[in-house]
Amino acid sequence: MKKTVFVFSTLIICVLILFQLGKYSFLSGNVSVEMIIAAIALVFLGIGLFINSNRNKKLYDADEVDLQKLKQLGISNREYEVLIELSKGLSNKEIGEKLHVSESTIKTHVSNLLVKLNAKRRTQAIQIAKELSIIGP
Amino acid sequence: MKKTVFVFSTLIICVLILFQLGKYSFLSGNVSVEMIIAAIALVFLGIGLFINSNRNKKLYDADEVDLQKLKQLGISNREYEVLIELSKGLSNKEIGEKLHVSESTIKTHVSNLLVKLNAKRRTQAIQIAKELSIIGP
DNA sequence: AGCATTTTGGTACTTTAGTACGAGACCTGA
DNA sequence: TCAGGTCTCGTACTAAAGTACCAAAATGCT
Repeated sequence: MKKTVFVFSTLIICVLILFQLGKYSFLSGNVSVEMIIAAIALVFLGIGLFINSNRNKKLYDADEVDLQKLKQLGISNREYEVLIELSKGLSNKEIGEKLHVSESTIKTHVSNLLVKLNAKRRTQAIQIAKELSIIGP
Repeated sequence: MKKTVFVFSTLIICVLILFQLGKYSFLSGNVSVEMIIAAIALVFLGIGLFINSNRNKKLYDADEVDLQKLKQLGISNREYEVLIELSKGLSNKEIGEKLHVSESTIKTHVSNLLVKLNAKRRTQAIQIAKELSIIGP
């Protein structure tokens, strides 16, 4: 909801600025009408793109909610990385290759994750992590 | 987030209308220009939204899209039930108990699911199924 | 520097998961 | 009635996953 307010405010401000500029240029007669219209069109095209791109980019309010819950659960950075790859359906071996460590290390991390998430299997861990909103859907 | 976008658009329209009314009371000569600017802004906002919304069509209209995709993939009813429980993090044994069949049966179903979903592991199957929107997040 | 935590990795083991067959029971439409 | 699909279950096997325990580096903090 923080972001919602931010986006809303930004949009309103943009509208205000555009109208102010529009008025000023009409009064002074320096800028052509075509330029103003083009600028407005471009800005709103950008706003439209921005809103939707944000919607689709799993905006996990990341650095606020995530880190808090991770610390509460005692999940370390590396463990979180493993959890992310885990949720993508990768095997221990594949995660190891992706993070440039051995499969043994991943097994250790996963085992710790299961304890900290109170899960019995990795599939359950994924489910729990999603319910806790510490990983995206 | 769809609602958020809608609300934003509505709010912007309201702002534009307010400006329009404010100026109409003072300078009746500028009205048509303001209207044109507002219209252009809205049109391009819509275009921006449209461009991105077309790209990311993950609309799960559930009961229609689901069944269609299931048939396309050749996933049977029972297999779908198994998939649901699978995504909840249950083991084969637990799923068997829940659906009142043996673990062997579940293994068969899961194996078939992996082929039909083109997955190597159950975790990957979950991920793919969610991307296809045949199971909820 | 010193202590705590994290990260890494190994061995040895048990438990699930998954594959590859085969096969009987049950519906359903032609 | 019969073919085709689904659902069921089994055996035997291989491959992952997970547990338990240990221990050396690396890192972070005071």
